[in-house]
Amino acid sequence: MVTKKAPRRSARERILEAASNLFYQEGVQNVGIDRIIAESGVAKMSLYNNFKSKDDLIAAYLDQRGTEWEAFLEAKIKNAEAEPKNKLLMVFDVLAKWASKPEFRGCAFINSSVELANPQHPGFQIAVHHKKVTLDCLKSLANEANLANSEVIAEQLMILVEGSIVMAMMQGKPDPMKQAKQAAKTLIEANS
Amino acid sequence: MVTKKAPRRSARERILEAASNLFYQEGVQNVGIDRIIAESGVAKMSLYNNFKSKDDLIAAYLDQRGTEWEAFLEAKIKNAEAEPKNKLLMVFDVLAKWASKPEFRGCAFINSSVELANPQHPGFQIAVHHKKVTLDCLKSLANEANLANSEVIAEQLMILVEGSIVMAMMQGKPDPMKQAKQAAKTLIEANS
DNA sequence: TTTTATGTAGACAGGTCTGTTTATTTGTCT
DNA sequence: AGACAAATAAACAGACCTGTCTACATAAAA
Repeated sequence: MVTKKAPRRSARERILEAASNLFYQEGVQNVGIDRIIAESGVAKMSLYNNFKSKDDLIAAYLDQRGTEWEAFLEAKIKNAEAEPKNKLLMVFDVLAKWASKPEFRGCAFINSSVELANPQHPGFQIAVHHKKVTLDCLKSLANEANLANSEVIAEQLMILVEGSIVMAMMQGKPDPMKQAKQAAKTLIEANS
Repeated sequence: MVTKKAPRRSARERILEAASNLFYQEGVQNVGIDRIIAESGVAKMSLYNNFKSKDDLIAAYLDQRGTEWEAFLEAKIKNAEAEPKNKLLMVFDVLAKWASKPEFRGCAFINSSVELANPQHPGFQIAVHHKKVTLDCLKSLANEANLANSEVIAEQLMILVEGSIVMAMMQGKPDPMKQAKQAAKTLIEANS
């Protein structure tokens, strides 16, 4: 029997996966390099050969999260078979499902921005970038739905998104997403 | 001339003031004990005589912030001379003014909860408590305004509050408060 | 087989952090 | 003046953190 050895994933991949879980779960400041190399089963030098510093790894972590999130958004919402208005509301269902998971700890971009504290930090800027992409997604959906003031509505919905994520994080419950969805419905109705 | 020596504020007060500024501005994890004692001009032992640990100081910082914020809310909104509905909208004017200040860095309670990461941490629980008090304030205002579903509306407005604070923090601009106020107006109208 | 790139293991330097200890000083009340 | 409480200064322990260094192992490509 020819057991093809499962091609061991590269050190970089394993580091990013471990970093992603640990950074999200406990915060970028609360997780040290040593934890990451232990979790990924990689030598410290492999980390520093792939990333020039911890800050660099943080930036890579956030960029990867952003890319994944945007692909998810594209597949789950933009390409969904639903009326444009309902696509906007589906966003809050997605959030509710996410916030129900035990590992939910809020938004990686918000959390990292808070922890880094410095808007000049590459990680902070990457976080801001992915927020902008998400907002643009809402804008295009609002436009597709032929809402009056589609840009303004999209920004209002974005506020509901951010607010419900933060509240769910602090309460440890997904309830705010329900309220946010209801509010979104009202805002959309008022502009139809 | 009898120059009455200005009664030097107690070590505790000076520590709390320095901690409050530094913790808010740079984050509770990014500021060390040494920074605080240097800024407050106090001996390290004075800090540890007044607070049993850094975590204890963080909790005291958050509790003080909460008390101040609630007094401010009481004075500026609850006791304002305005129609109940307008009081609810005034909240967003207050936020806009706050977010315009150069030292604005988001909400101390949200930020600290993110940094502490652990819901069991006393600071986290104090932060959650003060969020609840703020929400209760919105509920009483919504009730005073005779809104249908006043509780639900208050929760929706709270989401707008949290969302706009977070977005303003990340963008470094107070614009989201304007959008949030507009959304609040729509939500209130729809339930009048 | 030789070369080249990649990964491993572990020690280590240098810095920072929280919290403690000790000895001294200041100020207030009686 | 004397006593007691509060604050100061500075050194120190012990842990932890990032990043570097060196020497060795593995594996695929030339």
